[in-house]
Amino acid sequence: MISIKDVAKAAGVSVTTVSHVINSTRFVAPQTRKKVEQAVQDLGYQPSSLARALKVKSTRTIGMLVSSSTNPFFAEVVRGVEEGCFQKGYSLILCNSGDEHERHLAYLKTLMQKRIDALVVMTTSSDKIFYDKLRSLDTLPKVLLDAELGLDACAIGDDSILGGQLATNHLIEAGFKEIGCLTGPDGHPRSRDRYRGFEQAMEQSGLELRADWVASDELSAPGGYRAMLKVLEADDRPKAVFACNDMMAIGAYRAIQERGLSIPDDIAIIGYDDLELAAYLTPALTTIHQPSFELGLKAAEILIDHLDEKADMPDVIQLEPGLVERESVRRP
Amino acid sequence: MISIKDVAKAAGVSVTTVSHVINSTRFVAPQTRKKVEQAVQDLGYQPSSLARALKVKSTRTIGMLVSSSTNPFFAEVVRGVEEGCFQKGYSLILCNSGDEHERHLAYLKTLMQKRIDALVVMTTSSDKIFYDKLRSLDTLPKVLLDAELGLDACAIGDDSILGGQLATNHLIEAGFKEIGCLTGPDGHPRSRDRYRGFEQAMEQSGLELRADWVASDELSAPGGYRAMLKVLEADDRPKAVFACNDMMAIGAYRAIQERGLSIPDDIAIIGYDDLELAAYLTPALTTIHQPSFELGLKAAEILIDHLDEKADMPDVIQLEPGLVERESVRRP
DNA sequence: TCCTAAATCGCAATCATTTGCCCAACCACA
DNA sequence: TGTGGTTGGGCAAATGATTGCGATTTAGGA
Repeated sequence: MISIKDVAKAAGVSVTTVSHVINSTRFVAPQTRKKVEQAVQDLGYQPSSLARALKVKSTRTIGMLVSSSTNPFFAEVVRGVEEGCFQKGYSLILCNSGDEHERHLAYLKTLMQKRIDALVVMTTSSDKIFYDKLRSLDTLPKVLLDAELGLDACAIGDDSILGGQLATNHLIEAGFKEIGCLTGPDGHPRSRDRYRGFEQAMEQSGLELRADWVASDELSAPGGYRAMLKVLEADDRPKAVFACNDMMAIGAYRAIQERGLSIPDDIAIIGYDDLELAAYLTPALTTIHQPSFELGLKAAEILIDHLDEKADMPDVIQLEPGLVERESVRRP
Repeated sequence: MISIKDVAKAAGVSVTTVSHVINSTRFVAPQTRKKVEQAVQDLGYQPSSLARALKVKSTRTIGMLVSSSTNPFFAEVVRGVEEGCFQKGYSLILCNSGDEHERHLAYLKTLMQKRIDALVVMTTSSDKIFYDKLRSLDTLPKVLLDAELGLDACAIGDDSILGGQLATNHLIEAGFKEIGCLTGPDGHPRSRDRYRGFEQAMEQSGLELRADWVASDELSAPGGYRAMLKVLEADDRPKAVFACNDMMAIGAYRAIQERGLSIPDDIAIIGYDDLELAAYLTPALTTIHQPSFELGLKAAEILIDHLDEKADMPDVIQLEPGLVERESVRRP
């Protein structure tokens, strides 16, 4: 690999000067500048971010810890983060933890060794040790996405309680009274909030909340399939169900249609996330929109503004969830 | 940030010794080792990968250039690459190019400056300048996924021609004679191969290939939707269609069902990729399985074996596509 | 008592940059 | 001929590791 010294030699100047023309960090006479630029061209020189980072103590890379980037919602968030990074000249190191304890810790360690400038975390787990470790990294700017609040880090997410209410109220306003819910695993803060919103909305309308009409499972298509099957076992079945995310809704579609039932005539269903996919299902999925891409983008921007402009980081940013009506719920 | 010097001082030894106990690269007396380990513990020392990389000329990170990690198929491949990296202690820098020329080049530059050890590329574009640049990086180990062969780099992918034949023959064996095809954009090598497979299979069976029954668009749900709409405009419509990937198939589902037609009774449909999702559609999608995760995993393994064990890289690896029958095609 | 080898560890150069400080040359002015 | 300011650019330390040579100590043998 050719270094700044080679360029200096080729241009007949000192490395100092080369450094200064590359970073335009002080005046250099036009002729010398030309010579240097020429040499850079000729040699195909690429400055080493490593050496630079060592000196300036900033790698211009941020790390991202995700449960599983394979979930379409997460994938869109990751894209947002990456977009934000790109725009500001940062790079993104992606880490899929699969929500495994060991991996969380292992990744955190290598990210620290790689001297990332900031961290964004989007995991569904609430692993105590991991969060303690996270907290102990007090100098590292970080934002938590889609996670528990209350850590001393910036948290960005939509108002899931509100979102849950929105979804449920939409069902209620459409005239449904017998409503079920498909929630995520117990530990997951988001789906818990959505479920709370569901409970509150039901209560406010004085509707009965039947335990055998709510089931919890993974926030995935298989999970939604299993959960829906469970509530379909009830003697009488609900006329509408709120799935805590779109992937679960897709699984639920399958379970319902497999039974020969029709959506929305036999069972209406509303999802959460508004994946791109949602509009292409049959029937098109009515759901709560979450600005996934913007969420990731925002996270990156906050972090980088903090790093580059010393802007201070907000404690928590709540995005507003919004209903998007399509075909999977209709006035009965 | 605390450095090796601090540890050395705290332990009362030289940095040399600290380095040696950390990397276990030469014998150190048990007592001294203890002291050092204690100091490392007490100070919470994390060696700087930067400084290390500068010296040993290896960052243990690989770069990945993707068109769009938001496409579920790509997302699964990315996960595979990331998994392979993790297992061998490498990190992954993820770059979404969106297939934009500028971004390709910009990313390539920063990846080089970050001194990645290897590169994996999975873009659908066939941008000449970009590929030239790629070729000029002759010392950088790289693998091309889902891409054109013929560059002097390792290429991994399934045998898409065979896959296309498989899909088409399945339709033919099921008794269909009037078959359409939804292909990707012209430049895309994979979907072109799949289409070739389609053509060959049709020809071998002496079936007519109707131009108004094939449409090309983006390899996404919206793309599939539009393409399907286009072939539905024909006076008589095909009885079966082969979609060049599952996302297109999903879009096609929508278009067909919107028309009030039934799958597979009015139109049978077969996809390509075998996304996790495919099994949860209604009807469940018959498709060609592509080992996405394994593909990414393989890419990482080849690269890392080459780096760590000096294993040499194969020119091309063809994975075998396989039919997976579900419900979207049935004997008419 | 010496000598030699084994056992343990340290010195200092090196990797590719950045940057505070200083220096040389030149010009203008008194 | 000094003096002083301006311009343009170089020296060398510092960043945090690794590693080729040695150096020092200790034990065992002659």
